[in-house]
Amino acid sequence: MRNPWATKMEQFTAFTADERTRLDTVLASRQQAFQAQEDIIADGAHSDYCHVLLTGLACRYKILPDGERQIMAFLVPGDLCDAEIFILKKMDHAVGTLTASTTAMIHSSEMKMLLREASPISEALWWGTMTDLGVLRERIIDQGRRDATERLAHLLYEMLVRYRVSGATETNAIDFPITQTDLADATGMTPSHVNRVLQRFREDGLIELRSRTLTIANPARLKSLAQFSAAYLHLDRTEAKDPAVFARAGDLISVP
Amino acid sequence: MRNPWATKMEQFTAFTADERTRLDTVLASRQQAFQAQEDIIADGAHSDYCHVLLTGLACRYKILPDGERQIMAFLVPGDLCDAEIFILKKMDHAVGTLTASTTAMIHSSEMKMLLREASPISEALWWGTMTDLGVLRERIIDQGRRDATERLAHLLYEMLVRYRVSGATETNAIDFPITQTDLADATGMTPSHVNRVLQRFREDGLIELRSRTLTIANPARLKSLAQFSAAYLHLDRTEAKDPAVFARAGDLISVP
DNA sequence: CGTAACTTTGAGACGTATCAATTCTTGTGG
DNA sequence: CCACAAGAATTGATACGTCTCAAAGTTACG
Repeated sequence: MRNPWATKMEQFTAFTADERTRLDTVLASRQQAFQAQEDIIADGAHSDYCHVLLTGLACRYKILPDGERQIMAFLVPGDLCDAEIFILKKMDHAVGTLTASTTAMIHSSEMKMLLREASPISEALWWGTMTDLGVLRERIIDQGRRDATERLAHLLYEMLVRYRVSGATETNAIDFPITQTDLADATGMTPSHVNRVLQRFREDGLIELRSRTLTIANPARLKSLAQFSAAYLHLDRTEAKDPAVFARAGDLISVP
Repeated sequence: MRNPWATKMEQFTAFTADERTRLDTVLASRQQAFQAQEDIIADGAHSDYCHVLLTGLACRYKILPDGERQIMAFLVPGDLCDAEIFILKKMDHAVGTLTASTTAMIHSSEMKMLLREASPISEALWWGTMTDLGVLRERIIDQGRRDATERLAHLLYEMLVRYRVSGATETNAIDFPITQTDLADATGMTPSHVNRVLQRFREDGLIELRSRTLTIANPARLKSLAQFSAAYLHLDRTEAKDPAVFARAGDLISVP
């Protein structure tokens, strides 16, 4: 079985064969399939299981009192959907799919065991949580101090990096089922304005985007336009140029 | 010794006398004093110690390439400044003081021990981390889907709640050394505009703000203006109306 | 008691929202 | 395999929130 969760964590640390087996076992025990636009876990819900996204694309979001939706993060295979549920009484936001997806379910008790061991696995779980914090902080910077163009550029570039890291692509093209309305809800923009900015990107030869495929035609210029620096992703082994890992995303995150 | 860290975590769980003693010991072993406008830990730095803010006021921030500053969070006594440092190679942002402050230093090895125990302390540490994630997500909602007025109202109200929870005040007045420039850097606004919005708040009788003291004159209206809901703070014991704890902040966070 | 930091005020410019209408895609059932 | 429906992308004209930049007040503090 492909194990994107282990693959993701291996950005941070190397696992022994035993540890990989352990992670494979944990993921295999119980899985769940979702259609597009379905909640993996609803706002305010509780569950005894954490979900790891195995395939598909999901997002964290919240519906505000006035009906508007704010997307706080996109989730790609290997991401933990609701790590907090093992410790908190209920979710303070929802996680929903954008496309048909599958998840692996991990029981809270199993999760607590993994976290309490003095092992690379528990360290990798902490790393994942700390990285999530970094990603959220970067999004705050996006929305506080970058204009619409920079925000969108940053989001597109980050998605490419994360797809590369997760092994979902080896080129500069990614499957991109995210609609312009989704992008608007994630960046705090209007769908119309998202559209106009994307068109400018196309005119300027930065990207191609059609039929659910996004191609970053000029990664270097998009990166500098976005003021992108990969530090907040804490891809330690990639930065250290671990051969197996660096090959996947090194060209995108190199420090200028 | 006053232990705001333990006080904060007791929002989530009750500690035995032994556990309180343990936390007191951890905090007492090594402390550090800072002046106003000084970095507790710099962007890109590494340290073998985590810092817990004991007194004063600090913020997480990042300086962008163009020199602008984005404040991502304010830290009050009891908050962990740099939990990530025990696992990550370096900080992806800085933590600096706004006023003269003191911190307690916790060695990485001690931190790892606390986290690995099957104890209320390790659960409370996870709770703190998960709550930080929630606060950051709320800030993303602020900046993505709320206008300047709502953003500022939300920030002021949240500060009042956090001061109450930490035991720093029992009224609707708090010490508020945060300048309008700081508020601008935190909310993604211009200092001029912060000023104009604050004046409106004063005219409308929502707040009083002078000589470093903020008084929320009309908490109920400010709360509804901000669309504030305390769910993201996960104050479990407060919601459960634990008498000792609920008394401190219950009136501010009650569900409408 | 002077000076630096902070707050306040003003007028004009600009980015982005609004809202409505149109065109293009995509998936689906006949 | 085509036609249609539903969703998604595109376009346009106007309105509004917030920024910009500059200058004048005010406050705090050594």
